[in-house]
Formats: sequence, structure tokens, C-alpha cells
Amino acid sequence: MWIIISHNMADALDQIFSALADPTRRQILVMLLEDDMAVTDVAEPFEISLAAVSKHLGILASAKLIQQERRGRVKWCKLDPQAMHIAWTWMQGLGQFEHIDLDGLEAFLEETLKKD
Amino acid sequence: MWIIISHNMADALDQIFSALADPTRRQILVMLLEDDMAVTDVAEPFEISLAAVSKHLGILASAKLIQQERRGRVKWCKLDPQAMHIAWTWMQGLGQFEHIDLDGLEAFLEETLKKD
DNA sequence: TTAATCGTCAACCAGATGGTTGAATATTCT
DNA sequence: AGAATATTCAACCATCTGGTTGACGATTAA
Repeated sequence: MWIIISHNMADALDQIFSALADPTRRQILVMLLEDDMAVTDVAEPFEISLAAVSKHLGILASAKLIQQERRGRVKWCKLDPQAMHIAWTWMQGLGQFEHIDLDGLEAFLEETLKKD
Repeated sequence: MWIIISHNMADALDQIFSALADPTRRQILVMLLEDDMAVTDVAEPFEISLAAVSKHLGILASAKLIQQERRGRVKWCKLDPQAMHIAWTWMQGLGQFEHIDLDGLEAFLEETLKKD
């Protein structure tokens, strides 16, 4: 299986990876793994403003990592696995992983944790 | 089933995903899939300056997506699959694309992170 | 109708990012 | 030694990013 990297594909990867590069946005995705949520509820655990969270959600939506649907005055957010799958597949092509390399993960973690 | 995301893990993901967010850097990674390369050779197909490419390589190296080794006046760059694997595993947890033993991963991570 | 809630918009700000150029540092070749 | 090659450094610049605040439109509740 190989990946044709079109212009559009590159654009999509730009958006997906830069969306994933922010820890707040990653945390939002993890929260949405549990359940669909309204914007206000997504914002609740964060210390930043609602407007900032709304922007984060907009970025996630335009990267197609989430879908948003307005019902009444509430805008529901849910995960959309498609975009993540695209990036994941691209990475798989580069890493040629097949299984989870726990030894590598352990080595990484030990290396990183030493620095505390 | 849950994944404990340590402080350092989040930092690592920040670096990895923002490194991957740039199309030049992604293209460099694809080039290195073929073969290890010197900085000048990496820079050759790009229209930007050598210094700019050197910076990109520095970013990839500090995200641990590549390793750099100086031999004489030449600095060789090669892929380092470890970091990509970390991000890939994180994404897999979110996308649930294929079967993966998250319980085992969780146990492993909790065990490792206890050492803090 | 009036008041409260949900979310976005617009303007603004500080800091990060990706690029440039020219000088500097090693290292290797002649 | 002197010249060429490989790479980085430093200063600078324009643009992007993530945050703020206050005002605003839309929807629901009293």
C-alpha cells in the first residue's frame, strides 16, 4: 500500500499535523473520545476563554478532525476519524510500523523522564 | 482504557507534530526514507537557502524524527523511527483504526511513569 | 417581552515561525 | 599555506498563532 502525495494531500497533512501540534487541541480530541460535547462543555476544564476554545474547535473542524453540528443554540462536536486516519497512514508509510514497539517506547520514555 | 499522558510525553508530541506540520520537513523525511543524506544534498531539491534547510533539519532532529552525525565536514542525516512511532501510537489510540492492546500499553505506561 | 445562555466575530497583542543575508567555523583538497 | 567545501550562526524581517476582551446575533426560558 502506498500513498500518492497530491497537492491537496499535502494541504490536508499541513492542517492535520498543525492542528495536532497544540496540546489543548489534542486534549480536546481525547475528551471527545468519551462523548460528543457542546462547545461550552468542551471549554469547561480549560483556563482559557471560551472564544479561544471556539477557535481551537474551528481549527480542528477545518482539519476535519472533528465535525460540528448546530442544534438549536448548541453546537455539538464529535470526533471524525477520517482525517486522523489519513495522517496515520502517511506516518505508517514513513515508519513502516507493524506492531507496537514497546521497547522503543520504553527507551524513549526513560530518556525523556531523566530530564525532570 | 486510558493512556496517561505525562508532561514530557505532551512536550514530545508538541515537537513531533509541529515538526510534521511543515511540508518541507515532511518531504525531507520522505527523501531520507531512500537513503541517509548530507545537509547539502538534502537542500539540493529545494529552492530555499541552505541555512533554512539546516534549520529544518535541526527541528527534525530535536523532535527526534531524524538523527544527525557529523563525519568530517559532512553531517549525515538519517531517519529515526522512534519519535514517529510515539506519535503514531498516540494517534492510533484516538482513531482506533486497528486492533491494539491499549490495556497492555496502559499498564506499561503506568509502570514506567511511576518512576517520577 | 424580557432576560439568560450559547457561540462567534472583530480588533488587538506578544511571541513563535520560516525565511533571508552575510560572516564565521571547521574540514578537506591542491 | 591557501583555496574550496560543508555547515552553522546572528541579526533581521514578515507573517502566523494563540491568547485576550467586548460587542453582537441567535436561540431558549421566564
